[in-house]
Amino acid sequence: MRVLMVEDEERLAETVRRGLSDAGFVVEVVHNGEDGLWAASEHSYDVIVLDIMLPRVNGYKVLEQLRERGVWTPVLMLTAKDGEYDQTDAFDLGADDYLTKPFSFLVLVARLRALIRRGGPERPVVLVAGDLTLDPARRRVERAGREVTLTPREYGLLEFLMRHRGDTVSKVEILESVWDPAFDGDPNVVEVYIRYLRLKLDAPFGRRAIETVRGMGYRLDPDGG
Amino acid sequence: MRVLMVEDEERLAETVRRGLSDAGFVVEVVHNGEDGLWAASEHSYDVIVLDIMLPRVNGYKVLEQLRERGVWTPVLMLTAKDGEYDQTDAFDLGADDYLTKPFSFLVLVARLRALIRRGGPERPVVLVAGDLTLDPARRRVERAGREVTLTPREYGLLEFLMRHRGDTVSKVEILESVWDPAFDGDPNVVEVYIRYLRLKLDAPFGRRAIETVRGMGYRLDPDGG
DNA sequence: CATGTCGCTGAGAGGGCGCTGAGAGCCGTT
DNA sequence: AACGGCTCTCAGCGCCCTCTCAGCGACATG
Repeated sequence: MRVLMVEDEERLAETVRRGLSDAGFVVEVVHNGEDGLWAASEHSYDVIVLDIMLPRVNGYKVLEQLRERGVWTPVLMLTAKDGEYDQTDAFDLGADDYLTKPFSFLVLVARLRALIRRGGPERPVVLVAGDLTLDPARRRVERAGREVTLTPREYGLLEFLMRHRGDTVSKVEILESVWDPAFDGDPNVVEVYIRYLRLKLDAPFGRRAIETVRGMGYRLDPDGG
Repeated sequence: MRVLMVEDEERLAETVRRGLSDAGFVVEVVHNGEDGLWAASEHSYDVIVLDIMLPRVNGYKVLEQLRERGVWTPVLMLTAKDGEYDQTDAFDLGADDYLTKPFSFLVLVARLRALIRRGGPERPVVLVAGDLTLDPARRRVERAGREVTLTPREYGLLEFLMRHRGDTVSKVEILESVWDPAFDGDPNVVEVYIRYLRLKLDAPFGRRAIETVRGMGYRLDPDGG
């Protein structure tokens, strides 16, 4: 069982890491939200232990970003008793369980096992918009039954649009979710990648799935064009 | 915090009522849609828990009626897992959140708190005026079920009018809110854009939603013309 | 009916936004 | 070292949106 632990307090992290290893888990530890986000997006874990108070990107944001990106790994949050965020917030954000610091190590292991057994929150199996389908698990995109090959960036953009299909999303929103929360380049990249998607998705099929909402952003047609 | 619960299963209703009371809510329970509609219209609540399957008037209709009457209290819907209405429907109808039965009581409390915190009565999910609807999140405008495409300026103007529907708003007020507080051009722009809206919203449908109040300003008919 | 005011309308200039093609930088592969 | 794929930048272009303006019509006064 693979566990990702996102925790900035080095001593605590090391103690827990050892304990979990002894309990049979394969543990990876990162020390800030940014690394946590990256690791959780890039690799596959059975469960994530996420501290709320983190440098750079806080646990709050990490979880939000993960769900946005379609990462449905169960998350157990660590909250400080007197912290600015309380238990309610952890659940609000879609955390699957939480523990208040200081916590018993035995309880942590028990909760992790429970989370793994129970599985993640209900995740959408495939995203659909008209004759356009995207399977996050297999990372496959099809239009009208024919597979379309996308680069990672193109895929990320399309997945984001499909998770918000029908909504108008601004270029800045897209940049923050598909590129990087700290991206500060030219929003024109989005236009360029929208074009790439259109060339691959729309042009060969004579239909337009991605609409431009001038002055606002883009919108994926729920009916697939 | 005042909660109205519309739920016909007596035992479930009683259990939840007790729990919410313990959690510090003031709870009122009614057992059918008709009573729910009446209570929600007559009294003021911070949030409404609304079952979909109800005797007499179903939750579906109750919500529709409430929004029609201008009651924008946040609503959390309870849906049966295998019911004829699914999650999509709940959101489509303007529900602010939903839970599938059976649900965790802790999650219910968390969601209610989240709703109360984030959604005030002044921020409806969808703006409605007769057969005219505007969805700020999706940036979508419909009249009589048909989508109408608006430019950013037109959209901003219509949103302002809809948020003040029934009120007469002066051109200066409009300029300050929709254009720029420091705008110093000719108020005639407003007339021009009112015209654009009428061409797109009224002309094709043979009805007049936006009235001119000579010497005063404009007024959006609450009944949509 | 005459007059002035207010709102409506059609046309048009200007600018901003999004689209596009080309290419540079980077990385992994051969 | 050479190549190809991916990402991102850049600058030019075209169109749509925005706003102005002037003439006209409608409505409230005397």
